[in-house]
Amino acid sequence: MDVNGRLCSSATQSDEEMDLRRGPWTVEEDLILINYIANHGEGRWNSLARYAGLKRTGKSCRLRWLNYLRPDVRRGNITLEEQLLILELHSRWGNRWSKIAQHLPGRTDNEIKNYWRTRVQKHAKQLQCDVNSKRFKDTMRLVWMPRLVERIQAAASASNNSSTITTAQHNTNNLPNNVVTGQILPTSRNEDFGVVVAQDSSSGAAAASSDLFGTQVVSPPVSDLTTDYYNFPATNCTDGFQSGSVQVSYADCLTSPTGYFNNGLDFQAIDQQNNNNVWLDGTDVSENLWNGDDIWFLQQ
DNA sequence: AAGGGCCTCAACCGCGTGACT
DNA sequence: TAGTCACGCGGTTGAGGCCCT
Repeated sequence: MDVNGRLCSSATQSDEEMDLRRGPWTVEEDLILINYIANHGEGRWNSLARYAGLKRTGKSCRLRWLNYLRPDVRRGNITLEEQLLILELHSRWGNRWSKIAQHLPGRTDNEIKNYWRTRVQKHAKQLQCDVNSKRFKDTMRLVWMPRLVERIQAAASASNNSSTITTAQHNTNNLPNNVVTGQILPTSRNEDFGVVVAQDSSSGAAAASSDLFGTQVVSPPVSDLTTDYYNFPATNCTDGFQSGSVQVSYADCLTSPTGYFNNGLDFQAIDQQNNNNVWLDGTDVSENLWNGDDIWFLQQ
């Protein structure tokens, strides 16, 4: 049993004896921790907690620092690009949250894990299939991820030509035989929602869009796509990412992990009902849209 | 306005592993 | 080699906020 286990094995007694605090951190505690680390650095968390005068376990201090107080922690919604990367990396590594987090600068394993559980697993449940099942993984890989790509490209188009509403074109070259792109989304939806640019040309603000499953997301400028998240140094791409140069293009990165995505991949876009995800009749379009298509796919 | 249900996410827990003695 | 300590990871929990009725 390790130190934590030992603490836990007599947690009540130890906590009472040492007057250890649990639960949410106060501002004062945060400041103490920040100041202590600023002066002494990280590490040796148990002694750090003791010397800093925090009535917390070292474990608690470490978690608070790494997941919340660290200056480079990236706050805010998971972007479309990050969603895609999470799906992609999870398909390869499973629940290796810390490993996945290493490829999402500023995101913590805890945050990614929470995202997966609250968003992805929820939809697996709605589809009545296990999140680890082949069916769900196929749906993710062949339906959801292409849609994300498509939406990201739509956002890119929007930023490049913000006054134009573009209709994305199919590229069926590398699709499996059993996937018919024309059926991924019913035509009527395409006609109605084609690729609807979420970004307002006059505002220059980040595009507000729904995430993969319809949750509202504020996407960063599209430049993030090829500069931040896929700008892996070659040495960091030893596990499958193709990185012939330091600057890895988005499409290039999509090519290698599953071998599925290809350059120029361009599916029909899904809706970008940018403000409230409300379909024309007032129902929640995102849930219906995804579930309908996903059910369709699962039936194939 | 109230309350009940749902969702999110910060925090905790248990366990595995590596370093050190 | 065994015991101890420290750290990190993945799973789980629960408080609080939000939404719907």
